[in-house]
Amino acid sequence: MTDNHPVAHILSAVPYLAELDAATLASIGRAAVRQKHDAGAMVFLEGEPCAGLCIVEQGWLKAVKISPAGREQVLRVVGPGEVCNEISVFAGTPNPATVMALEAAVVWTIRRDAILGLMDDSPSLARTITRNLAGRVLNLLTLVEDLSLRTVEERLARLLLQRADEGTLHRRRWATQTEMAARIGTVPDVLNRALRDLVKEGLIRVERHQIQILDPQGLEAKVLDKEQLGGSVTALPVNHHSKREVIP
Amino acid sequence: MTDNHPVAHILSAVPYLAELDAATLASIGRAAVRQKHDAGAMVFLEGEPCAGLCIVEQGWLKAVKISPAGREQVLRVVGPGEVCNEISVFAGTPNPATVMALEAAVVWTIRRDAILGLMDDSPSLARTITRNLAGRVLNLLTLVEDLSLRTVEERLARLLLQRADEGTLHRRRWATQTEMAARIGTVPDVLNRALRDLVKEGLIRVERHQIQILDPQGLEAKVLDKEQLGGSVTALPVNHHSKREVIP
DNA sequence: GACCAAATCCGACTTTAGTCAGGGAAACCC
DNA sequence: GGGTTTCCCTGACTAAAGTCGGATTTGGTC
Repeated sequence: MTDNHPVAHILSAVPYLAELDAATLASIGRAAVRQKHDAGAMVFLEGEPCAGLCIVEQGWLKAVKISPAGREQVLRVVGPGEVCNEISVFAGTPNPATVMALEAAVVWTIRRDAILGLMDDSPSLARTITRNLAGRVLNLLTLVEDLSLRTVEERLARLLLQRADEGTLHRRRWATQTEMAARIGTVPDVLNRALRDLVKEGLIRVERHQIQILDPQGLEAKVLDKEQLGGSVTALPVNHHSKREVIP
Repeated sequence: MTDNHPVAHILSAVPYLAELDAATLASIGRAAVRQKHDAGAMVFLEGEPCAGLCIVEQGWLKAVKISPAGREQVLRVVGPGEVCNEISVFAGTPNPATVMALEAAVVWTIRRDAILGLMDDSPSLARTITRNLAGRVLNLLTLVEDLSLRTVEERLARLLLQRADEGTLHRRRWATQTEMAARIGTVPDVLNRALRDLVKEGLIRVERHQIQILDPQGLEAKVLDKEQLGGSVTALPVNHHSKREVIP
């Protein structure tokens, strides 16, 4: 009976938990709570105590930081089968960011201690978790790189190339220009300008529910290209001196 | 004999490995290589294959992203007893960033498979690792927030408050204005201007090897304060509708 | 002490990003 | 189907960040 537990069926489709056997999944199911959220609803609020690990069954969420002035930076977008709120679970801190539903969504929340306990018993789960966390760091590293070292136009070009599927980027209902702007760290007006510029150059075509990439090479060129021609790496005093010695 | 292995003694002082017993530490020691690096030397290069987990015995390192134009963004600064290069180890990817020695440094490198193997056997090590990774994410989240939502002056004020010890921030030899600028995501000239402005307002005093904070409240005010007076959170359609149901 | 390289400092200028005010077009809801 | 809301679009303006040339100081070396 535990085997075809209705929750277990859903959880088994989550890559994050793929390593676990049916019995364990069922036990997770017993530690889980199901919740529905309407579009725009707050799922977690920054600063509130950790509610547990969150698994998305249906719909899409976004994790954001919000400035006092009301501007927001999207940190990530989370879809079906993905896991969210890991940080407060594993760091043992309050929620580090606010999570909202981009559309009507169904999520499962698993108590923190249940996950930590399972991790102790399952090395493979532990590996999955560390791999997932390291992946989160990788994403944030490129976000930092983008925000710090690239212009809005470059970030936009990268976003388009990265998320396009065979030359077209399909936009979900909630993927408005406002959302895209918050994604690459700017405001709607500026994003719109950047889009128009790319259209004017003939690199893309913007339609109602999708964006066509007409000239992938042209877009890529926007991203790379900016290097100094001289190739003189930088003004750094690069000493490559390093001595290796076996332990004494 | 394994107990007072010279490496084990050093490793036991690393919080990251504190959970492990002496025998395990000695076995790590056998999987480790010691290296010295001069100031300015490259320790890891972005894009190169993972060299293993890195533990700093002496000196300071920095992890940076470098733009094609040569501008750099500091991701973190790593000191004695701290661990570095975790991401490539646990994500199984090439180095995601370049790591350089800020001053002459001594580091130990532990083979990737050795760490992963240990993690399988030690739940407490696994927890330490996940906690550490989650901490890395937290740091990056605030960096993203800073870069995206705050001005240079606000970031500087935060850096000063955060790193000051009883009203004074002691600067190491390598903590030049160029380094501080790369830390908060700007260029030396702009940082210098921001510093001068704070001095002009009487909030800080810049001396040779330290920075005095004269008016902590004034600095804090720089950081918060920027909210709209109205208090009307944002223009978001905040529906708090969410239904909770126990599993069927 | 004299020199050299690096770090700091400074003002003027350019570029980029953000803001504002408004008009028009879909999509959505009775 | 009519009205309303939300997007989308657009140009002109403002503010912030970055760039440049060069003066000045400092630390370290011989």
